[in-house]
Amino acid sequence: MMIDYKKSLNPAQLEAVTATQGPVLVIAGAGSGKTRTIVYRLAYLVEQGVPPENILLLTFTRKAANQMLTRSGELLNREMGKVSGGTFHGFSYLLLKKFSSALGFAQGFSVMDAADAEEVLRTVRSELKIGQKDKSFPRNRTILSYMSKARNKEFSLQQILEQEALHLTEYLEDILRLEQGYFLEKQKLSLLDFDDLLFLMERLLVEYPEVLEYVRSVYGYVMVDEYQDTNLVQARLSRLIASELGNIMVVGDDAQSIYGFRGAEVGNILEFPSTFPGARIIRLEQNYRSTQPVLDLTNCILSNMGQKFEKDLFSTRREGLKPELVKPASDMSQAAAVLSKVAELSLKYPLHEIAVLFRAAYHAYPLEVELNKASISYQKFGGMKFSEAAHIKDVLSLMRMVLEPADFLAWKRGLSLLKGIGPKTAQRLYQAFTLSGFFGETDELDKFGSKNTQFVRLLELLREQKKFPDNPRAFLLSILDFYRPILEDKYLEDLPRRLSGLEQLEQIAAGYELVDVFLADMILENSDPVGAQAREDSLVLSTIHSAKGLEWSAVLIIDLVEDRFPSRRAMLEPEEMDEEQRLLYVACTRARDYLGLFVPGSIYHRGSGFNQSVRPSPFIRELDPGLYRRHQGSRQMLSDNSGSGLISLGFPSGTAGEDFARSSKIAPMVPAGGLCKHKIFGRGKIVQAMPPNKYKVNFQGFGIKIISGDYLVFED
DNA sequence: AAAATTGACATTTTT
DNA sequence: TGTCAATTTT
Repeated sequence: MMIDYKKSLNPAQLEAVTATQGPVLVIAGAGSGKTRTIVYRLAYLVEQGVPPENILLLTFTRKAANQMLTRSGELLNREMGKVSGGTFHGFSYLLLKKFSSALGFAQGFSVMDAADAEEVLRTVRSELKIGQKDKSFPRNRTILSYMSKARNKEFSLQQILEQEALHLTEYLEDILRLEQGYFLEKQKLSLLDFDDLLFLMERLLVEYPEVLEYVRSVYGYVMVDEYQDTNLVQARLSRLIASELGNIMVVGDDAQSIYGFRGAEVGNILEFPSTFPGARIIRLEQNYRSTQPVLDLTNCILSNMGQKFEKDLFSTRREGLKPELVKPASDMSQAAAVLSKVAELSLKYPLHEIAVLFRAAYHAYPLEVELNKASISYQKFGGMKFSEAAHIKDVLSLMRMVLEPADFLAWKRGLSLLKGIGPKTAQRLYQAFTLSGFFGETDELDKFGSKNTQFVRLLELLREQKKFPDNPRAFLLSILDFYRPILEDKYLEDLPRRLSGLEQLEQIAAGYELVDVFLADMILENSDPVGAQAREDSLVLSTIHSAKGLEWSAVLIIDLVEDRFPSRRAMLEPEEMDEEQRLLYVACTRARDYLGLFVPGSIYHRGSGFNQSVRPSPFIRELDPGLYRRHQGSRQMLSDNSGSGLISLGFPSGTAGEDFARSSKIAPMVPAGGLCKHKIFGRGKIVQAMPPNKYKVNFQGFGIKIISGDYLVFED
């Protein structure tokens, strides 16, 4: 059965789908059916007789790639699994593996994640004795992040430090020595970090013309999604793979470029037409996602920023409510307000159609506390990655010891799990293994084993596993048998959470056929096939970066205040401010029907232990007030300055507060941060007492339903 | 040398 | 809050 493309697509989409020859640039505004276009194009190509394996689809996340392959598979009523795809990093990894010996890796190479890189740098640093006992010497992860930034932007480390961290230039010499040492150490141990994958890939294609020819002959059709977020190497790789005249389509939206911090170059998309002469430019401007009132607001944000490509989004959905502006008194009451809004929305939409978005992962903490209290299930995206949790890394290291026996970091980590083995012994043993061909017998190992039975068991286990490279789940399970007691000993505080993490890992492993593919995916992607199908009954919490490309019926954005959104750092740099604004644009354009903007009046500050009053985000202040409606609050909130009266608190007996209550039944008080100078009547319950003058309280009264968890500080 | 303890500190965003 | 590095103890 042929697909009726004309009927399913608008003219611009149709043009993009059928323009299969030569370079094509698609400027796809938010919600303009970008994914749909790519999906139909994949189907169209296959229908035209292009074998799926000759199509290369480069996307930002594996999740996005899978989604597109599945959907086009449904369209064609056949398996699309053979389309090659993934991230630039993932694709590079596969190709580099294939040619690793040509590149001089006799034993292959291993890929490091951020934590591994820190470990390597830590070793280098202590060997070189740099920055010891100097409290103001930057942390390893800080140094690594600047090193990575330098490589992504293709500047020298010195230039980056001068631009972004002038205060660190006093350590310049030491930092440069560390950079050199890190480089050598990676070489010595055959390790590649994420950035190396891309640069080495480029080297492979440039220095080995036959490889380039091979790649070009295999991938006759190339598509790159989210092109506005590619960096310089990625653009060069695109050109290398497709060649200037090749069949390449890139899709992107310069208004949604939000990875500048990682070296993304909006220039790539702006200059595509000159890099690929004769490129066709197609614009998708009709918005199918949001209602007109939501679109009016996002267009207003758009008009506040310098646009390069002209865009004028219009919606097919005229009806709908204006976005809502909600101003809770504090971040605690914001959490309560979000909860009640979610309760209201959940009458209309399933929970997984509602998303709460934020600038940084930790902004969601107070909300998470409240959600847990109310036992509302949620799923969080962004922030700490699953595969970076210590216990997951432990297990993966044990597995890598078998699959990548030359992987020093895996051995070091794996061996260090055993009692009595630390960094030094681990290194000594690793060397013994290298000499013995990894699993052979040697005197040294036997001698050590006689003192350490745990070690012998591990070795036996690993020797067995070597024979079963094709059952990741079974492999994992037997590793887990060994690891579980160690885990229980090591992390006895939050054991349940970690155990469930391991169960999740087991499910992920079950989805793979080969152990090495499983391991590679775990390092390279936020590969969560389990979490990918958003759980039906869960509210979605996500960083805006992780929300890219997704959409929900209702979107709530929290913490729209200065220093958080935009982040404090960004306020100093005009360029970064632009990126923050695009970030807000991305966030708002995720919404189909309801858009809620939450602007708390104060934020709890860990350092001081107080709530600090904050100004609304400048992006909110410059919005035309006609574009949103103010939330009709149910009366004054407690911590508003206007309240007046006295409060009598119900103290639980036996607490320090009881004494306090006895001595003064009616207390003059200010809520945390000293916002409120007036006295207020009400009823409350102490949740947590921090005598003599600070109490965490649940309030009830005065039209306030509940403000839980607000701090009170009693004046003397 | 390894393990346990203390103290300090810093918080974007991701492959 | 959790993490990292320097410390003391075993």
